[in-house]
Order: sequence, then C-alpha cells, then structure tokens
Amino acid sequence: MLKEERMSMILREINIHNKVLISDLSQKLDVSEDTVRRDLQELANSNQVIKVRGGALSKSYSAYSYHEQDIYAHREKIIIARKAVELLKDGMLVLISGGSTNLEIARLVPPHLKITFLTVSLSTAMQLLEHPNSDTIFLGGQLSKSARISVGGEVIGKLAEVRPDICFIGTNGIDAIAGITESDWEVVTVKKAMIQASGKVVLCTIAEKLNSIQKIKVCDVSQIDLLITELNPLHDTLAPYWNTGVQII
Amino acid sequence: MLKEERMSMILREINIHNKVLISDLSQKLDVSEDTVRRDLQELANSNQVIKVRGGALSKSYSAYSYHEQDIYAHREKIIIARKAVELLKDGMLVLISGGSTNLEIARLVPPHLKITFLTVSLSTAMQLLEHPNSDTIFLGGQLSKSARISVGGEVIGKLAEVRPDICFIGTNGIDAIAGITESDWEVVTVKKAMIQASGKVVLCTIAEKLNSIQKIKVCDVSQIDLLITELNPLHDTLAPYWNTGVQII
DNA sequence: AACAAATTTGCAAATTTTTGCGGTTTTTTG
DNA sequence: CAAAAAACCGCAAAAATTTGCAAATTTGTT
Repeated sequence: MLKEERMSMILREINIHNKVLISDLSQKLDVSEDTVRRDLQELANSNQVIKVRGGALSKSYSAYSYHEQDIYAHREKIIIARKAVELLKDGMLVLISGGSTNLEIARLVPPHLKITFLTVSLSTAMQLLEHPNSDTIFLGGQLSKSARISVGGEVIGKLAEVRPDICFIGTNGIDAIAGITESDWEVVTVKKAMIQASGKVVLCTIAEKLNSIQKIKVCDVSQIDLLITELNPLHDTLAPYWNTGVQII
Repeated sequence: MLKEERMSMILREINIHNKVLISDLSQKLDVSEDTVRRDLQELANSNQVIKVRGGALSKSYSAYSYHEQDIYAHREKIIIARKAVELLKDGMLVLISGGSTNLEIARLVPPHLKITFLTVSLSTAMQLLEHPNSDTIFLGGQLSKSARISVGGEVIGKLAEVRPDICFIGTNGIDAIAGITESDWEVVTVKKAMIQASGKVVLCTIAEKLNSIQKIKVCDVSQIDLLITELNPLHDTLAPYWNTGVQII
C-alpha cells in the first residue's frame, strides 16, 4: 500500500468517526503503531487533523463545529448513511438535500463511484468536493440563513430542468397520516420541488423523528419510495408505516 | 511497444484505479521499473498525475490534497480586508469571488450594513451567512474541485443577468504589463464574466503576488478600478502600477 | 537501404526515504 | 507515588529513487 493511500484512508476514517485510535489504525492498516503515529504527526503538521495522545481528532470536530451542532445522534446517522450509500451506482445523477444525515451520506460515498451530485446545501457540497471521482453541481439561489441551503424561485426553476435517478432528503417530521412535515416555508417549497423532480425519493431520518408533526406539509408518506432509519424495518416503532406503500430498510 | 502507447496505458490504469504501483506496471507492461518511474515522472511534470513514492495517484484523488486551512499571510490579508470593507455601503449589490483574501473580507463586513452579496465560492458563502443583516445569493453551477467555486456556463449566464455595484476579486498573478493572470481556465472564464458584469472592479492581493505572471490572462490592469494591497500606495513595489490608470489604496 | 544523431531503455552503484523495533523518557491514571 | 500507556529516539533493514553510463531503438537524411 502506498503511503499516501494509507494516509488518505486515515483521513477518511477520521472524517467518518471524527476520531481515530492509533492502535485501531495499526491493526486495520497492518503497519506498526509507530508508522501510524508518524502519519498522524504529518497530517497534523499540515493542519489536516488534530493530534492527541493515543490518536487524532477531526479538525471539524473542534474548530469547524461552531455551526454544526455537535452532530446529534451521530451513531444513528452513520447507520442510516451506510444503508443509503448502498443505493448508489456508477453513473447516477443524485440529488441530495441538506441536513446532518445527508452530510453523513456525502461523507460515506464510496471513493470508487463515479456519480454526478446535485445539491442545494453548502456543507453537503463542500463534503462532496472531497470525493475523488464524482462531479458536484450546486443549484444556486438565495441562501437561507437557518437551513444553509439555497431556496426560492431560482432553485425551483433549476429543479424543474433536471431528472435525477434518486433523491435523498431528510426531515424533521414524519407521521404515517400527516405525512412529511417541516417548519420552514422556503425549505418545504424546495423539498416539494426535489420530490417532484426525482425518479426515486429516499427519506433518511432517525427514528426519533418518526411520528412527529411540524406545521407545514411537504408530501404524503406514499410519495416517498424508500424510508431509511437506523432501526430494523420490522421494529415496532415502524409499524404505522408498514401499510403506507413505502419501502422500509 | 511505443512509449506513448505505454504512457496512455498508464494513464488509463490510473483513471480506472486512482492509483498505480510501479512494481505492478513494470510487470504488466514488461519494462523495467526505471522506465515506469521515468514515465510517471513525465506525466507528473505535465500535471497529469501525482507522483508519490512507489507509484502515482490520480489527480482527482484529492485525499492527499493540501487544502490549506491555515491562511497564508493572514496578517497581510486582514490589512487588505480592512481597506476593502470601507468601500461597502448600505443597499449595495456586491459580487465577491473565492480565495482566502475574499474570505477575510467576508469575515470583516461590518454587522450593521445591509448588503446583498453574490458569490460563487462555497466558503465565502458560508462566511457571509454569519452576517446578521445581509442577504447572500449563491450563483450555482458545476463546482471546481481545485478552486472550490462554481464554474461553467451556468454561472456565466447568471453573471450576464446581474449588475453589481462593486466586485471583489483576488488573483495569483498580476503584472503591470501582462495584466491579471491565472492558471485555471475555468476560473479565468468566471473572473472575466465577473469583471464584465460589475460597475466597479476591486482587485485584492498581497504584495507577494505583484509582478508574478501565470499562464492564462484574465484582463489588463487598466480594467481594474481599484487595487488593494497591504502596502502603502506609495511603496516602491507598487511603482510599476502608478501609471496604469488603476487607483491604489 | 544505410547510417549518423537523438532518444529511449536497462542496469548497477550510491543515496535517500520509509518502516519496524528495542530501549528510554514522558504523560496519564488510579 | 507507581504502574501502564503512549511518545520519543536512534538505528538498521528494506524499499524506492537518483545518477551515470552503455546498449538498444527510433528518427531523419541522404
């Protein structure tokens, strides 16, 4: 294995877990702990990670995260993202929205895939730029301060011109009867347009959001093709959704 | 086997796998490791691959990329940004490009100002979102991995539809005779359009970049309205620009 | 076709970089 | 304070690169 390859695997590991242990890496990469230590030192020298005793931390974990609220329910979101990236295939046109779950998906896109991503989220776009083989297109427009995505007519217009194979959206509210609901009018408008545009709609959300209702409706559950949570599809919590026509994984 | 034939096979291999080992190639192509090494060196010199010890990596393999989080010449850039934000007035439509100097400007926009910003840079946009009173509009399009800005027809088209009061751009090369020059064709195209669109063009650059020339021309110095560096306008280094018609502060 | 010039290739020796390991020092933790 | 874990140090083996050079190959010209 090339040194740079090894170091990029370390970086990737740090991006995913926000931390690494020297002992883990040594085992996983099949090199001595000293080598891992030297690699981490080098990455720290070039300001790419933060070296700490026993391992290293993601820079974003300490420095950047003044926006991103310390990624709530990170573990669950990783489980969801792992399921989500399974759906990706070479050559796809993929629409991906904002939110921390989608950001996690962007992090976990397998490096070898060649995909064209469309996004409206600044942080998702930044993450996707790290991917070696994929193109990213940002659908521009007025930026929403709260959601940190572009909203308004400009985006809606663009969304009417594309036909993505698949679309990943998150949500703050989903209920078997009330459907998908949000609290921000502009965000709802964009999500509606995203759902309208896409061949297959995937909703990714932690189980906590199940059975919660917000003020503005995005769509019915039946308009979602696939629902991804961190739970087993047969878990009781998901029972209300078993007969809504949506596939659950 | 012809040399060019061999080198194109190497390139293909790199494009498929994102990396190659000299030992592998030597065996597969039935030439000595030295020959492969020289080939890779040549491909690296012409900027087609990234040479590393033991093999080479695809250029797009950004994992080992050095996106400098720590800002080079930060002190100087703050001086420049302080001068730049003096130009901002309530109600302006301001176009602002990427680069660390412009990011610094975005940081230092006085909180009370009500401004509408247009930008093509992800990091600048993120910074501008922190501003309490200003709106930010992102001009979307295909994102350039290296420059981390949107490029291509989509952006150029949008730029033709707006008429900002003022535009802040940075550069890697400025020379009194050669003009403003850059090394990335896509970036040059966007900057040209930005200059074309704007009422007043402000170039912000650290003195180190003065009198350096890159490969592709953006415009003549005379097309710039205002040049901002960290130096006193009467400093010797700026002498070549005194009679170019550009105002210096 | 022949031949000289220029380029390319392979080889071996010298050099540099990387890596693992044992011993020592420093830091953490109870 | 003492035991354990991690980091540091120096060294030697292994791997990769550089360099000089001669042989082989390609190119251009008559």
